[in-house]
Amino acid sequence: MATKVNIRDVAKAAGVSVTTVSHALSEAHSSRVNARTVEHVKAVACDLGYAPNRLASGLRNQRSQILGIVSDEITTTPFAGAMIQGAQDAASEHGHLLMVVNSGLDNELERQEIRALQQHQVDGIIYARMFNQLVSVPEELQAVPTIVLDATSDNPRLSSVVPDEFGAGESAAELLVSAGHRNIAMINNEDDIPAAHGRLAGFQAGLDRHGMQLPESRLVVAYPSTAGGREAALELLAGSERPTALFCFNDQMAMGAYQAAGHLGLNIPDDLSIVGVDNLELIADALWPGLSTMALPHYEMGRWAVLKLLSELENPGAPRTHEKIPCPLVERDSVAPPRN
Amino acid sequence: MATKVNIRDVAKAAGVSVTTVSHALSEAHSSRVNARTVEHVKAVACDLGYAPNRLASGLRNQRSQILGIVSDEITTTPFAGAMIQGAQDAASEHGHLLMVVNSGLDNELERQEIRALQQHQVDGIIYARMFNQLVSVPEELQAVPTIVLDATSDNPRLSSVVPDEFGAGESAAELLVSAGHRNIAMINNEDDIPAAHGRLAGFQAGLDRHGMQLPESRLVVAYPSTAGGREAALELLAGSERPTALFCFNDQMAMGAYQAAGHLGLNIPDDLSIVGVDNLELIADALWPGLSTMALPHYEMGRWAVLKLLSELENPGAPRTHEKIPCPLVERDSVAPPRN
DNA sequence: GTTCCTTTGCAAAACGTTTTGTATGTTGCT
DNA sequence: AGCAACATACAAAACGTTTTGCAAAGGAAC
Repeated sequence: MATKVNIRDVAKAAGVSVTTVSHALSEAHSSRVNARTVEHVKAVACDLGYAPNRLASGLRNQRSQILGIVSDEITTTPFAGAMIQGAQDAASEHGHLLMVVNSGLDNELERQEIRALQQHQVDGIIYARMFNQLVSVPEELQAVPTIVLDATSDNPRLSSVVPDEFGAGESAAELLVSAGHRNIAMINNEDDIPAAHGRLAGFQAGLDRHGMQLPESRLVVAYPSTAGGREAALELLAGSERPTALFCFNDQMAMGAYQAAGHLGLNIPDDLSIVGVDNLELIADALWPGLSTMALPHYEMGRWAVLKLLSELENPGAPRTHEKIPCPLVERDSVAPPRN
Repeated sequence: MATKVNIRDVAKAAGVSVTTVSHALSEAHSSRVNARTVEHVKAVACDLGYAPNRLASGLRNQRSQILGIVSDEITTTPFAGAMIQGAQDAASEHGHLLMVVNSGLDNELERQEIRALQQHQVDGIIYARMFNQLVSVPEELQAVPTIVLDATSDNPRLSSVVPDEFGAGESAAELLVSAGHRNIAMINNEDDIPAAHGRLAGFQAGLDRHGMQLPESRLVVAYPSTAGGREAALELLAGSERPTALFCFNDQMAMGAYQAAGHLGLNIPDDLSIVGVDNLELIADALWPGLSTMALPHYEMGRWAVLKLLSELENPGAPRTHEKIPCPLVERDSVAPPRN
């Protein structure tokens, strides 16, 4: 029981050569051996509990069946789990395993980890970030097929996948307008990042389609935390012509808006409707009432990245693509028609 | 540039045999070769950008330098990140890589993933759960050194690590009592799990040490969500003799207690002090005022699991141990002396 | 009865390491 | 000078696969 059974043991037990065993189990080459023999070999292999050593086959085939995923700050954000799960599911469906490595913000460490992955002969690497940004990937990645996940590379020869930030903003506008709101404000992230620009542009476009616009006085930017959202909301809600609906850059800021509303004695959603982005279950579900929010498609992006990587491995000439994945609305109870 | 350089190339370029190269680079065996030669070989290897193929050395050494970690529900909880990070940091410090696999609740899939890990010849496996529980590990794990993480195995021959639930309860009691509270209540998880029992017992012990106790009327159990905490808190705070401090099973329930307090017009911390467990940054930091809470040591548990696994690999006879890691208090602003 | 396929199976080489055992010189000692 | 002891380097085997090329056996066609 203790010692592992290898292909030679199977061959001996089945009374054939290792070649035959290999062919019999190989699916692709099983035509080279008699159907009866195939059955027999399979039975014996199963009996013995044979499992091929993928180190050996990887060595022989120059194909480890391992994908690396390098990410930053897996700890501080709850998004990592979904991305990894999506990647892992896709990998597993195609007989691959995932090696995860996260190096925080230490660049030198990151390169070291990447080299470690390469030593293990990973077939490809997914370079993941925890929020949509422009990155320049470490040069060691030039030696390996690479996909950029939740970021865009300055090197256009790397395929990448990001959330459709613009679409998220658009849908949020659509939701609020169609609920009847005419007096709408937005609390945006003060950072100069694609998510901030994209969501704002989409939101404006969505309003514009209904002949509305976002006056400057209705747009406040802040640090993207609960406290930031709270302060911004207090500012917006203090004015005389109080907005009846708020689109917040993310769920944490939306939570801050809830706090501001509570502080001012405003009822959500009757006095104030709120929409967030992220669909952080921990927050959106916990708020009272539940927060309607645009879900960031981390799971799907993880899947997409692996699928794309595998397809580029299969066919190295495949064109590189840059995908935007839609952010579906998750409706809870924070949006209602304006009081009137 | 495209093609990989192997040990043979280095040997050729350095004008020595592969044996010599191997020994020269091996640290342990470098005494078998002239110091000058070692330098020369190293220089040539570096020049050529040589990186050893760990598939090959794993095959030869019967040691892949890969650890597997199988977990459940990495998606739905934000704890996974910290555990994986801890495990990965420790692994990386010792020249190992981590293969992550998560199978949700699908048992059959889980076994399949474990077999996949075994085919890749992982040196050991960490069987992780997302909350402290009693598990019986899949039988395929008997073939591989295994550590149980954030759970206890029914098989005592498997080392395991869990949070010190009892200590967390105790510290919470200590904190509230020493702030001057005498009228304290607890909202516990209704589930029959070690965390619920441990935290309650520890809390009682902590009160007991100061000659206090937790009357039955001051203990409410509920579903461990924000809504559950909210309902429970409303119930506790409705009574005439209102408690001045609340110990909540976790941060989500604590958030519910905040909502209840807000609803009743109670000020935190002046009218009501609250302590949680988990230190979910996303919640504890976002609440207003910040929530003081006992941190669950996921990062440390992940580290411990890998370190222990490596030590058992090094020395297979090492005694199995069952570790409890302390839950440090993270102070924010939700605890104050009782009014008056 | 010879030739020529086809089917079925096997031996051997290769993937890139590590390690054991051995060969060659070199030094030190008597 | 002779011999042991040592320092240094190498050849070869092994880890467990996969695949190429070849051999043997069995039929079919002439």
